[in-house]
Amino acid sequence: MHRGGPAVSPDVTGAGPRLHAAVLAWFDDVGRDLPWRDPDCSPWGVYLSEVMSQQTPVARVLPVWERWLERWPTPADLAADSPGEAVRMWDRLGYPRRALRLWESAAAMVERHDGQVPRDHDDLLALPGVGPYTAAAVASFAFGDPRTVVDTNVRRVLARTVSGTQHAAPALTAAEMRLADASMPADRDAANRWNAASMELGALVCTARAPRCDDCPVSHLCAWQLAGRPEHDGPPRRGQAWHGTDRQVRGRIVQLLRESPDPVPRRDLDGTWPDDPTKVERCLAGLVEDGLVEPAAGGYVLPR
DNA sequence: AAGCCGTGGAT
DNA sequence: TATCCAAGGCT
Repeated sequence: MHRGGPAVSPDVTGAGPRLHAAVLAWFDDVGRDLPWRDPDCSPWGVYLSEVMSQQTPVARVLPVWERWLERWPTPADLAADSPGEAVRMWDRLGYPRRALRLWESAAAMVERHDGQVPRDHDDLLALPGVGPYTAAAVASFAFGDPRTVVDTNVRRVLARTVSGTQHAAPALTAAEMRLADASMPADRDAANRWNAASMELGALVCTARAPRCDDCPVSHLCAWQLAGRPEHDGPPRRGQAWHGTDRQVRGRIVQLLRESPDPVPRRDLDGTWPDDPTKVERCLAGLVEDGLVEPAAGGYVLPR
């Protein structure tokens, strides 16, 4: 947490301890008993939960996580199966390339880390599909190494409580990273709990759309609250288009292959976007390029 | 370093 | 119905 750079804000030093105490107490009280928070959960279980939760709500992750751990209790079990089965078991969590990278990372654990989830932060970061968030989260939650975990929840909680703005910046900035580092409790155990607790506060109370400030344990010291909860001021935040995009068509193609035990004939894929066969062709080529789909006798399949 | 990459619930 | 948004990562 002491990474150099200028002091972030006088408020952090002043409100920090009170912020920590209130959020940690709240977390002990109402934090969810998610199975990967069980002290007996394996690092592999924590690792799976973090990758599955990238851009996917916890409620949808839970049943898939249970099935994965039952079928593949260790990285070696997954690596011994086919990547296509990983994509199939991924079901509808979205962004199926994450399943592919999970399989690749399991293979890397077998090759380089004796079949274990690596404890070292840099080793974690080197795994496919693992970026700054996931590496820090696994280090902290699976191994008690208090790296600064910065996800969309933490960013929003700090933007409001400390910076006094409704939303965090569109993309993670260096200033935000410094703020998150400076906001970490000094005590190792408290830091690890803070990582989970600040995420949980953002997920349950300090939400993006309709924050439940009446139920917030730190509303009394929240800079945004004290400023009268000013509306976002700046360029409009842009959502991503969906209808008619390659993403939509790619999703339909992969869904068909997931649900079929046999190769899916090329002509059946045209139904995923009847208006424009060239779009289907382009998306299919992209999926093959990405390793999510393979040509086979009689059509296309998930990678074997 | 913006834009791409799925899916479905909530409002 | 349309829009927002969810424990990001990669190029």
